[in-house]
Amino acid sequence: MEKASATAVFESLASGVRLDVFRLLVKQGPQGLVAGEIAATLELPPTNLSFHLKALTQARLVTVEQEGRFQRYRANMALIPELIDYLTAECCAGQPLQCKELRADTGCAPCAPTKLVKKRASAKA
Amino acid sequence: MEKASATAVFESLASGVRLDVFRLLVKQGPQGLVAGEIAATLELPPTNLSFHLKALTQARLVTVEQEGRFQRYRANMALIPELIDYLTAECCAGQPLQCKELRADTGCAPCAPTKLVKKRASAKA
DNA sequence: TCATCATTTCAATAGTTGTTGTATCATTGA
DNA sequence: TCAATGATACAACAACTATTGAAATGATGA
Repeated sequence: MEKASATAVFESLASGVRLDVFRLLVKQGPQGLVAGEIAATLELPPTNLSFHLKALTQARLVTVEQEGRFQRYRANMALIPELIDYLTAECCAGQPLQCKELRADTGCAPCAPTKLVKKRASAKA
Repeated sequence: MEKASATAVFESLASGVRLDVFRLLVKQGPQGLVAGEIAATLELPPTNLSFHLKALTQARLVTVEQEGRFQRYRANMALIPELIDYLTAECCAGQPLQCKELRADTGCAPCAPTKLVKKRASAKA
């Protein structure tokens, strides 16, 4: 992931409305929701929701698929580990012992630098 | 984690400058850096860096410790899994099969709803 | 075709954020 | 004590973001 993508993602989630939308879609799972359902659930005016959905889509945090005259939105979970990977790249300058200590109880990311996502072993060199 | 904390964290990382600062501190490990070193590394005017460090500190993404007349900053790695936990709470309404599918290859968070942080008790089934 | 519905685009406005220089505070060493 | 240095607080301004209503777009079914 590049810096521009990462900041786009964080910018997206920096808004309470977009955070609510994203979490609602995560909760909903692969089924997703159409825009009107999101608007109804979160009690947002359609224009406002559309504004935020556009930002989320551009940041690739959600995907959108047309379904007749509806737009179905889904959370893009795959982006999250990419993000963590970017955040913690080269952690502790690649010194596992220090790294372990620093990460303490994170319980999430393994300590190897930039190797959080198994399939994308190509990230760094 | 509460919504206000989560948005504060995302707001913090939404700025390119703060993202650079945080990643630099992650890279630096437990040793951290004093403000002047950060400013020199990233070539930022002190006032500007101070502004961003304040935001990062308030969001709890970094810790600060006085060291004589220096301020030493360190990345707070423990916050990251909390964040992931918040983002993916109740994912797929707690239905593991769907959830697995949606998460695809995230490789990071176990699927159990809102239990990502606890000492990785069930090291990835 | 037309009316209807779901959603987005546009334009205006209020509020917020980032950057900078100057001034200030706090710690150090003489 | 003083001067020097590291860092932050303040004020001003430019740039950006969020919200809203009205208008436009695009799909559907009669």
